[in-house]
Amino acid sequence: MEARLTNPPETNRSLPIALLRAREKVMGPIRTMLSDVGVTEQQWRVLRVLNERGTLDPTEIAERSCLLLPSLTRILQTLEGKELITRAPHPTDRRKQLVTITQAGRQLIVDNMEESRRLNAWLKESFGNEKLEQLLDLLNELDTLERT
Amino acid sequence: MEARLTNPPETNRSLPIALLRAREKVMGPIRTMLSDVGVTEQQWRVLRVLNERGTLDPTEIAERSCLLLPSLTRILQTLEGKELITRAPHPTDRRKQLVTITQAGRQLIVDNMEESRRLNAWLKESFGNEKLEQLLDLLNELDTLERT
DNA sequence: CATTTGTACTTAACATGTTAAGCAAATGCG
DNA sequence: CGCATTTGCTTAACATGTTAAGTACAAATG
Repeated sequence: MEARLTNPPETNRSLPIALLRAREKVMGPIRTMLSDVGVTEQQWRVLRVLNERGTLDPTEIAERSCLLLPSLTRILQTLEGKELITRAPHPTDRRKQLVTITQAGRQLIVDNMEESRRLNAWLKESFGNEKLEQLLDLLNELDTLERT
Repeated sequence: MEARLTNPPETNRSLPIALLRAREKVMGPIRTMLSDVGVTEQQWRVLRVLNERGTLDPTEIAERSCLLLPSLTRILQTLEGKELITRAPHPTDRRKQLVTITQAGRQLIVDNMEESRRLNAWLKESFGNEKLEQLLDLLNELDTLERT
């Protein structure tokens, strides 16, 4: 079993690729839903964060939506162009901005949240709620690892 | 780190984002390693598939390396330019190609496989081999789901 | 054999991922 | 205060993700 010193491990036991495939499985339907209303998966994440947390600065949006700042800069420009968010200067720190979701942005979330919940329900039913929770626990624990 | 404690549980319980974070955790060190030799994570995946399976056509490479064909087209052009692969016309079907890894490509894999194994060993040690296998099983099972 | 349909890429266009560099404002310090 | 450093965001450059359209060839059909 350990005679693989000259050959790399098979890709189906490769964690990076397994994570990629699982993510594609989960995100595929969501992307389809969102493309119908003209927003990407990342734009949707930003809008949801703003809807849940209220006005935020870009750095905090990036952290909460799991995006890097250069990507977020472009996304905020796009969302502003679509009038789904507004940007205002920070009152005391002129380096910062304050980003707020617009009414149209909130409406977009309302219009798609039901379908989003339906997809989540499908996942729970197909995969099993217990396994789903177990998977989330493992993923979250993995995320806490620190390389020594 | 206290920042984690301030995060709402909902982000930790979102499967797409949890998959994203876990993937970043695992891929970060690998990307660092690969950038030192001038190949990307995706190029590395293609080379490994070719090294494992031998000569393949682009469609099968795409399936096995989890890449879409348009991405793969560009990647193969890049890898050919770096002389890490060669492309030959299919003997009977002139629509197809046959892609083969070069000696330089194999050498690149050899040069990095030890470090790759070291990272995998770190993962097994930090996370636990049993949990790792359990996680892989769950991810692979998730990937088999079909939407009804 | 001619036409239609399908296959195997390829190209295009736009969005994001990723790293590095840039810039203005804020902060730390002598 | 004056200046180096840090912070917050932006831009740039290159690679990939994603969808749609295009092209050449093959296979199926009549």
